[in-house]
Amino acid sequence: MEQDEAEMTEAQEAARHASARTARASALMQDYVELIDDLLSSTGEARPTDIARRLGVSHATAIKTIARLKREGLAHSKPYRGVFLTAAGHALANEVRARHRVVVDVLKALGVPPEVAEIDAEGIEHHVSDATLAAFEKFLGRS
Amino acid sequence: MEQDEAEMTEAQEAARHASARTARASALMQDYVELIDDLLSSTGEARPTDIARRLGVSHATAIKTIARLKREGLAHSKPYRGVFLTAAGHALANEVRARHRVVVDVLKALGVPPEVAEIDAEGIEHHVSDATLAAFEKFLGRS
DNA sequence: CGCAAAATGTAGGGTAAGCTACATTTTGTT
DNA sequence: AACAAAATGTAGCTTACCCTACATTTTGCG
Ligand SMILES: [Mn+2]
Ligand SMILES: [Mn+2]
Ligand SMILES: [Mn+2]
Ligand SMILES: [Mn+2]
Repeated sequence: MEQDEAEMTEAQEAARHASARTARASALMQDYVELIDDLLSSTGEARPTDIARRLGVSHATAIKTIARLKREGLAHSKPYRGVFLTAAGHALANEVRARHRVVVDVLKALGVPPEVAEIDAEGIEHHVSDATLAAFEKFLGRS
Repeated sequence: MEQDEAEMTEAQEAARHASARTARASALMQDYVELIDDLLSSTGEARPTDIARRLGVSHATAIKTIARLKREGLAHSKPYRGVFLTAAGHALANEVRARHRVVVDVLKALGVPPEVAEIDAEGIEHHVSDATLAAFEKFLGRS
């Protein structure tokens, strides 16, 4: 019996790490759609150069990642014409933005300095499950 | 002046994403040293097969990552003889384990179900800065 | 001991994400 | 309109991390 439990724990541990790997793999897509949506809202256009600068990567890297966004049905664009989000991309951006805000607010509520909260949230947000998000919202009194 | 502020915000945003990328890059090393330290403590040896199984990856992948640990001065091993941690590796393992526990405890304190807390913490832990860790500890009343 | 099973290691391949360098197109300013 | 600057796109390279398949070594047992 302890053997079964030990095996379960081992499998659960493996599953935990697998979850973390999956979250890590989608983190980049999430940050891109959130940023593109921000740019579209605030300036009406999302240009590769601006995206690259805001993410701190080269424009070549941004263009390649945008190609992946398109492949995954989250964005579309014509050469030299800026990037736009599909309905799926826009929906994802909204989810991601909400999560980002809740994470920042929880960190600040726990006494983390605002600038630090922003920095840490940028990574943490991608690992917050729906259940944890719900708990966070409840904790913040927005249930 | 608003121009300067806008530029600063842009640079800060880029720095934020750069931080997240750095954390992502060291996440794997952290999980490995923590696990290796656990195995050494509990069973006296850390074999590639066990590491692989507990992480949910193939043993070939584990062996290659162990090679990286060695390259980075965190571990050492002789062929067919199991893996050991250097002083640096051991120190990192202790830091990482402490962080892991604090994150889990904070999540649980916020009402996240224990199993979910374990899953999410596996990813979140790598993005918790020292300042945030300190805030978490204070919040838990272990200041 | 000797052999089979388990563990370990190696080879080779795929995708993702980053970079620099260079080519092309568009934009903006005389 | 012409030219320079900016933006965009392409090519080619690197590193990380995952895999399967196969080779080798060690371990455990009859
Ligand atoms: Mn992020
Ligand atoms: Mn974000
Ligand atoms: Mn982890
Ligand atoms: Mn951990």
